[in-house]
Amino acid sequence: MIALDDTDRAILHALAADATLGAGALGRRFGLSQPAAWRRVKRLEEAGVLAGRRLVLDAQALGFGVTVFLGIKLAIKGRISFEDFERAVQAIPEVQVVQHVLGRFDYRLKVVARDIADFERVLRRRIMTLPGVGQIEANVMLSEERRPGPLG
Amino acid sequence: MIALDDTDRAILHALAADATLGAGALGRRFGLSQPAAWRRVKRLEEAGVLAGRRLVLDAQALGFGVTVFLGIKLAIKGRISFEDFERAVQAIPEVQVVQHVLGRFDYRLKVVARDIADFERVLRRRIMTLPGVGQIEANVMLSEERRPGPLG
DNA sequence: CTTGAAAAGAACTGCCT
DNA sequence: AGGCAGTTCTTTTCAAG
Repeated sequence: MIALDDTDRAILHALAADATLGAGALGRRFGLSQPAAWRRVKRLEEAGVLAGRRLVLDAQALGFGVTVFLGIKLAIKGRISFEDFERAVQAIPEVQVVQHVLGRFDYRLKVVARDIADFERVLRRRIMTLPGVGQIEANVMLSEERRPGPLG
Repeated sequence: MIALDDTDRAILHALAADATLGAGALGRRFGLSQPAAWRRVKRLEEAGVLAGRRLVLDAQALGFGVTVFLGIKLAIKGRISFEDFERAVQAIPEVQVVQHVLGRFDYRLKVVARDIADFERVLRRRIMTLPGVGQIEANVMLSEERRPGPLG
């Protein structure tokens, strides 16, 4: 865990909005020289706070208009069940996120499909046939908004 | 909606793993010249498929060790209820993602907190006081894995 | 689609305050 | 910590085949 000052937070905030900003642009924005801004970004990367940069793909533009969140409860629990489930779920390309959780469910999956008919196919042929699956609950996503989150 | 060939998919796949790759590196990897790879990336951006690049922040390294998913059902429904809820939830910095969903819940929230005690504070003072909140269900995240997802 | 070239900018280094 | 100067690499945009 690293100590962040206001400038670090400002840099993270700016990068959270646009990860393509370089050290020069950041420096100009916050009154630092290019090397100074660069050193701060590098320090944040090395501290592990800035863990990387990920693509934002528009599923809609790719033809995947349906996003569904699934809560899954395993029928049988135990180390083997979790490992079997996790291995099998990785083979389903429509599953974008696998979250191991504690609570009423054991796993939460974010699944994309071309349309509802396509989602039904994925659900019946891929999800419901996963090893150890017990109860399944679905929430269809209407819209999503991301926020920067607390920064230290 | 745009037509993607195998090379486009390969580029998106490589960028999904590491969004910092430039046109030069992509070209070398897939047997294209640097300008050819650059034009493809630009085309994907202009088509809206490649919607941007986002930071990956390590909440753990920032001191936020607890991530909880909340399913929230509103007690009262209607246009005003949704607008009120969405406006109020935006003011909570610990809420990183707000998903409007269809199903047993109306909203799903991804919430980060420093620890369980901090989460209890957020839940009781911020979440449970949101306008119109009915039923709340929580799942504590143990681990998360992201996968590239289907690319066309 | 390619190559080549040129301009601009970004990344990185070393030294100094 | 920050700045300045300088080198090197990449990106971006040409022109031409």
